[in-house]
Amino acid sequence: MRFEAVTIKDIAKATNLSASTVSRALRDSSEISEETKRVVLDYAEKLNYNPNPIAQSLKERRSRTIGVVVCEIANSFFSQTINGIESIAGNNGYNVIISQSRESYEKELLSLKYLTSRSVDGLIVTISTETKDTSFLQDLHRKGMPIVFFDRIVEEINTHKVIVDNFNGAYQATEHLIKSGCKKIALISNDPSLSIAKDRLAGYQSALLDYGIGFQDSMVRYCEQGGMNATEINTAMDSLLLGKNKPDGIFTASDKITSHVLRNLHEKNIKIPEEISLVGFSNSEVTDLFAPSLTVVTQPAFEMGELATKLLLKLIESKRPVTEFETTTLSTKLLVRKSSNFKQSSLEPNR
Amino acid sequence: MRFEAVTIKDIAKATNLSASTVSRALRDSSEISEETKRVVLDYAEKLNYNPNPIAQSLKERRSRTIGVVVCEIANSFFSQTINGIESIAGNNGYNVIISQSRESYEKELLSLKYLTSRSVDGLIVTISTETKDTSFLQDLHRKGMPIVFFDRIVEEINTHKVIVDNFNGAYQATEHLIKSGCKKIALISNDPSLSIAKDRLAGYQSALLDYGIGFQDSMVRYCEQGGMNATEINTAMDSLLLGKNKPDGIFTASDKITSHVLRNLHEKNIKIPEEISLVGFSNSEVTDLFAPSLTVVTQPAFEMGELATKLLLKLIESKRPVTEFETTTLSTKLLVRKSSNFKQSSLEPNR
DNA sequence: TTTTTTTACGCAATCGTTGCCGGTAACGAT
DNA sequence: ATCGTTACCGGCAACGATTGCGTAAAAAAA
Repeated sequence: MRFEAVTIKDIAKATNLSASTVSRALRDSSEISEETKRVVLDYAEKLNYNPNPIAQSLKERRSRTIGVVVCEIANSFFSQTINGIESIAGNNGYNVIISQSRESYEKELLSLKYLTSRSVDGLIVTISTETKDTSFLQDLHRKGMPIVFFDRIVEEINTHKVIVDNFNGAYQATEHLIKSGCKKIALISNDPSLSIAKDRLAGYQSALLDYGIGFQDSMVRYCEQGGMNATEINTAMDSLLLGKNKPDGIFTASDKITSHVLRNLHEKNIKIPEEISLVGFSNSEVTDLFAPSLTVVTQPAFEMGELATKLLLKLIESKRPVTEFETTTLSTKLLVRKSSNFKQSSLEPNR
Repeated sequence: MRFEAVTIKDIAKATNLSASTVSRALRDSSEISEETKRVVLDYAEKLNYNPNPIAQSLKERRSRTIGVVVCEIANSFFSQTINGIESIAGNNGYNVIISQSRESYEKELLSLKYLTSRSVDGLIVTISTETKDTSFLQDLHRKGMPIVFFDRIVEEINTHKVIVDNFNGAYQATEHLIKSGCKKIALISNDPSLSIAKDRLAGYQSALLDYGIGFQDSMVRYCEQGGMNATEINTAMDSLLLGKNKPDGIFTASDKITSHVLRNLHEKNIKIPEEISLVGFSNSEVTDLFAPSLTVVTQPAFEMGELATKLLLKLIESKRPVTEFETTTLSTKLLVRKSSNFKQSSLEPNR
């Protein structure tokens, strides 16, 4: 069964006008008499006429649609970002198509191909943890497809980017653990090829150094699949806890990793923060309800989505090729709760 | 800057053929010689040709797009459903546009108008808690727009529906509380106009009756905004706990409500389950990490999304108007954890 | 060789909308 | 009476892909 809509031709026939006149009347052109406009508008109203956006898209060679590629909708950070994207897009008459990579390079590529074949006017992308080869994105960019990256950006591609200050977020989290009395702080992070993983690692290292704690490679674990499966994280935890250098603090660098690590600690009956303190990146809205309530680094996800969309719309609607691009860096926020054993500390960085 | 794609005409010009021949060659028509097909396909491959779906949509009068209206993406239940929807839709070459009502009738109406004006081929809808007037949906349905409801269905509209057995889910939750020793069990639910709220209330009542506990209206609170703001729930909790009949068990009927209630109990320093047991509907994947770990009723959200999409595609692709509709009811699952004080119980229903 | 059939392709229309050009009245100016 | 303006509106073409119909050329049948 097909849903039949009213077209300009229907109105033209009914009002004994030509299609072009009806079109102009509907668009309130000055070439049409008030009289005719009224007739057309009344009739359009009565028949509940809506212009066919598909025909408009074909004519105008644009779809008023932007494509979004994220790793997973069911992740608070991304769903909050999408909310931000949709809010700006909606206000500007743009449509949003969301696609998920589920941290798979292959699915990401499929998503991108799908979206571009659907004639999106632009893309908002955060790459998967598996993605090493960005040549497809580079091709798209070279051919003039407007792209804005957020969160996991592609450094090689020169376009607008929206990120948070991952270095400082990680620095603050690590510093917080140190000030909470931790001496042996582990990092569990995403694949180090990701921009965010690099920055967070750097922040972690920097804090350790500033406070005179040496950085040890053995205290770091990378999750190549970004914590999509628990096994990967459990393995990391096992090797970390069974080592001779059992950590007294863990900094987890993503939403998924954070909750998996907490679950792992529960299973091992390890007391938090007495035995091990835990601080992690997370945008989940219920981390305050966790046992124990989690100290987290949160990102302004909604704002990131808004900003990315504004930048993308600027690219799309620009008359001439844009050559000046900006990277916007927002701030993270450290929410101190009970998973870290924080007391007033006199520790200061010795730099 | 516009992204220029290769069209059939480009191929036609380059191969010295007509557009129709190229089109037929690409679609592997038998009217075209193998020789010509090879030339065309090779060239299309080289230029990375993709048919313009907008032009196709205009011609075929279908957009291969389905619209989804949910209350909120950032809700685990809905994001899981969306995953199910996208998986089936993607496999069938369909596009998904997601829209959020944020539990507002007005936004829901806007979403629906937007989606239909974007020429979606069909809709998957769960209505907002505010929605009392479904005439717009009824109009759409009457005009032949394929619609499938899930979760919060519209009873008046005769079409495919996918729900869970809300009655039994609520019954089991309540029964579980009773068997955990609770005598005064409160219900905090969505607006009673919602189908799911009605069914869950009925299940709750039925369990109380079966176990010889009288149903009292004073033990029930409805959240008109579906828990979108904490205030509403905090008010409900205050009035519930300050009453003379302070509950020893609470059954919460939605994801959002469940976590807000837990937060409220934390703030009041009420021990769970010692003072009050808590069981709630929730599809969050981290309720096992809560303090205490939550006993929850979960729904097969992913499967619901898959099923709803399969049904919708059947409607869309049916040649003749469909008049036989089905309502599929899946089962909920009760996950017993520590927020309810469950021990082996000898209680049996006296019916 | 002539006629019929088959093969292989082009033309033109279509989907709904809109930009461009052109045309026709009406009216004031010359 | 003629010309130029202005106000209004219609026709055509195009966006890209598809398809019914027509037809030239080649192949097969007579």
